[in-house]
Amino acid sequence: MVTLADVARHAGVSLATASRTLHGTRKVNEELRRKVRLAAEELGYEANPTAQSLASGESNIIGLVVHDLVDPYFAAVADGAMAAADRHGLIVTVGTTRRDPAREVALVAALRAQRARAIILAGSRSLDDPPQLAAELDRYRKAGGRVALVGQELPGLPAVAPANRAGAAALAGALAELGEPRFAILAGPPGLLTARDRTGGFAGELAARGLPAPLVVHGGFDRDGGHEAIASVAAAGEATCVFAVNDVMAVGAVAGLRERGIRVPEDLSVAGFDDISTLRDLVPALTTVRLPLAELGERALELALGDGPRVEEVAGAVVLRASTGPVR
Amino acid sequence: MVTLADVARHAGVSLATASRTLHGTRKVNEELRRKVRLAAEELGYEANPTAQSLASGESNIIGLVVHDLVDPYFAAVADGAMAAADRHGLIVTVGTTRRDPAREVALVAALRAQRARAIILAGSRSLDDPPQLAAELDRYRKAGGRVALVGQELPGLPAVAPANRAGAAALAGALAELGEPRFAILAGPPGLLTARDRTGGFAGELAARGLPAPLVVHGGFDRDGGHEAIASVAAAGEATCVFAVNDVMAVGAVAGLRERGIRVPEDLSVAGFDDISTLRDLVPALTTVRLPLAELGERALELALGDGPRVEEVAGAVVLRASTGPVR
DNA sequence: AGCGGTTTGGAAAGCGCTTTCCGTCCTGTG
DNA sequence: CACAGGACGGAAAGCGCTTTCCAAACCGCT
Repeated sequence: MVTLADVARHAGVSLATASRTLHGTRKVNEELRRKVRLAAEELGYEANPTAQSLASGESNIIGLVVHDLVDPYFAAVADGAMAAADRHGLIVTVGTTRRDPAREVALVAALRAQRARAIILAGSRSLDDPPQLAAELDRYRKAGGRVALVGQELPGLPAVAPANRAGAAALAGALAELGEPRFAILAGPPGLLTARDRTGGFAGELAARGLPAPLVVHGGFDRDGGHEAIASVAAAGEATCVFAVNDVMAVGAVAGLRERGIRVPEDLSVAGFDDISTLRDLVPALTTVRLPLAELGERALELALGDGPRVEEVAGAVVLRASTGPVR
Repeated sequence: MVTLADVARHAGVSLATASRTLHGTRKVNEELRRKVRLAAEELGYEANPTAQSLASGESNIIGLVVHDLVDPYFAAVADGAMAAADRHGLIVTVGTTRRDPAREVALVAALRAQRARAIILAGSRSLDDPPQLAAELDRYRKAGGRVALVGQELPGLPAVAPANRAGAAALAGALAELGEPRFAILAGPPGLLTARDRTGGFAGELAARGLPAPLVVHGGFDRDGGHEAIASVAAAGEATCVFAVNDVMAVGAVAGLRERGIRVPEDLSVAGFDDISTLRDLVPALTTVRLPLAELGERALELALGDGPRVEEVAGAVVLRASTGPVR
């Protein structure tokens, strides 16, 4: 392995000059710079980031924490964050919590130990988040780490937050305009903030329009959660339209309905949230609220790198498709 | 930040003893060990991986290189690899090539500079892979790095390779048994080895059975590739059954057929490869060859960590579903 | 010519660990 | 009882960089 010392020797200059040339930290005589660059080139020198990190006290590593990489939502966010990191010459390490809050805390701790330059937390916050998470994040920030959240804000931290309430409300409005009279909501886990906001926004708009309160069924935030929860809705047999708080759940719901011989949208309309692109070829195509997922990731990274606890709100756009069909 | 020196001082022992206690590198008196551990506990010591890596010359970082994290195939493989890495206490950094061979080379180079413990290359190899890739991998291995490939072997390197030929052949056999008379293959990019193997395996089995040679249409390896390529098949109007060399392409094909009013499987059967779980709720459900995706990732990691250029073959299982319907 | 002030190169002190090397002490043996 | 040999603690030498801190050189000025 070629070290900087080799380069310096080869160029006939000091270690300091070599380092300064390669970084532009301080002015270096043009002649010497030329020599250093030539030497580096000839020897095929490549800096050792580990040593750089140790010496300078800061790494070029970004920590990205997601719940589940197989969930296309997180995959898309991660993809965006990685693209942005790439532009900054930063490296991304990904950790998955598998929806275990304790693991999330452990990941943040590990990233702090690693001296990660910044941490992006993309799992959405929950009412029953352990207090250790906030404590651990605090510790990390005190040590100079930067943090940004995706999908849900936390007091005092930068975040890029989709307009969950507004998006869900707009969706409810659009569906009401379509003439749907009775709604149900597959609301996900009771404590999950994103799920709560979407449920609340949707229900709020219905109330504002004087429509009957929706049937709210809780369950998992994933495909199987939607698949299970839809059972209650089907059993009640009241609703004409179901809103699942995310697309993946909506897919599970549609599958559950199909198993019961309930047609979508003829017998029951279904809408989701997120507009996952992998799911766009589903039939019937899902009515949903489009979120610029990759952009969420990108902006979170920029936010983490920048300063100030800014919260950026990202709007969603209602997209009406076949799953909510024409009015009955 | 608490350093090991702090711990040693607090415990009244030397740096060496502290280090040895925490690592079990050498026998240390029980009494001293107790003191060290206590001191570490009291001070809330956490090792600095950067320093460890610099001093020992090896990091706890695994580099995972994929083409596209949003593609559920890669997401699943990545997930498996990360789970396995987690068990080993290793950290995973993910890089996406965006299907650009040059970026792949650059990523490997960056990971070598980072002194990554191992690199897992999950993008499948292509005939037009730049020779620099092999060179760069070689350099990395010479520097003590370990490599494992997923999905496609490369001479001299450990790999976990799905039985693409055998799987595709088995699928062809199953479809032939169903009575399909005329086939087409959405074969992906001409140079991509995985695509070639699957195409070859499928066509080979047809030939072995004395069936007419399939119409082979090349195109992209993703959803849009399948969507475009199916146009030619539809135009020819010959085939009764289309084999797309991966599920994502098959989904694109199904979408393309739907746009043309061609029913699946009534008018044309469609089969894929991989058995992507995110797509399981698609209608009609896709006939495919199931691959244990997460397991591929896990085994690749173990392979990279172990030694010897072993190549592990992973079998696929034909899964007949509605997209190939009953025989016509 | 003499002097403060500014550049700019180099020596060297770390960054926080691991690991070699050395010395001491303890053991068992002839 | 002397001595070879094994255990085990500590000093210290790095790992490959960055970044002070110094010193030399040079500037413009009185």
